[in-house]
Amino acid sequence: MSNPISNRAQRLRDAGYKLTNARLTILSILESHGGHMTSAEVLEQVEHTAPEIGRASVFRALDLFTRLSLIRPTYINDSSTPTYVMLPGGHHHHIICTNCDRIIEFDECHLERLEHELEHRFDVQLTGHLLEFYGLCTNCNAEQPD
Amino acid sequence: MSNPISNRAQRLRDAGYKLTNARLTILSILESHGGHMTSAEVLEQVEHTAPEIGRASVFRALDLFTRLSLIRPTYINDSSTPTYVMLPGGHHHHIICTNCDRIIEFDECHLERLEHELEHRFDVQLTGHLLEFYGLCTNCNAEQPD
DNA sequence: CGCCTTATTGATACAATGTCTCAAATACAT
DNA sequence: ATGTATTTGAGACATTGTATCAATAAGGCG
Repeated sequence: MSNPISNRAQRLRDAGYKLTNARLTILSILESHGGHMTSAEVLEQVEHTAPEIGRASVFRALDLFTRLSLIRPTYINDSSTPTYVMLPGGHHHHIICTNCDRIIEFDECHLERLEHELEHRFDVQLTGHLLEFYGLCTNCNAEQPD
Repeated sequence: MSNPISNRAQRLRDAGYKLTNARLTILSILESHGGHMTSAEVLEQVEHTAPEIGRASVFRALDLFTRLSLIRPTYINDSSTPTYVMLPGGHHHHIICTNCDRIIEFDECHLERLEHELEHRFDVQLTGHLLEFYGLCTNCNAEQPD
């Protein structure tokens, strides 16, 4: 038995990185939180659940996970810190209200064909994508009738 | 005659914001640069061409332009400062190499149908979108044969 | 055209966020 | 078990973004 290695941890190992306590803990925090998390929130969680892990390691892990397309930083309400989204299955899609910063997530994107086309056209190997729409949500739209 | 007001400046005015020197200068810097610019690069340009404009006003303008979907911050190589991309026609699409941070821009996204569908489904009014693919570019792909 | 109101600005001090360095620790291949 | 290269944690530091507030300027209106 002994803790089975998560899918994402396996991807870390496959890419040649060691499965250290710091990395696994941070990955686990991200996974258990599920959705959007700012770096400040990750830091805070780490502080609570594993204070022995240093500040630098948190940023290093977030950068690493980003390079591996496990997560992706995006800018939401606050321009001083990114919000990290999980990329399960390599992708993530949401709508951001540019007035109140509400997030609406949705699933389908129908981008498989475009993805393959791009891989051929530019000779690249794609591992994920993020699609963001911007606009006004129902409430904010109503408030600004003109 | 007297400087014609740019399309984007008009959008500022239409949204009820004043066309101040600071805003027009920063907008012009973004437009003349065309592509991707980090906040540090914008600050540097401002320092050169209009040092009377304060640091705070630069960040304020970038936030405002973002709210109006004129530009959009995204994290490319460095998670500590966003890179702002122009959203001409309300959208922007690129591929980011997660190894060397090279950017490949492309135009078509075929997302009009999805955009309309989302507007109906969630009762929102969308003004723009950003589509990012992540992966390895030709060079980096070759370097990591396995 | 010049006043008036209000949004906006610039300066500066401050807060928050991310990075660097390096010796110590640890994963993991053998 | 041992060896080795990767990774870590601490904390000083650098960079990036924000708050405050009196001074300024945009633009509507008479």
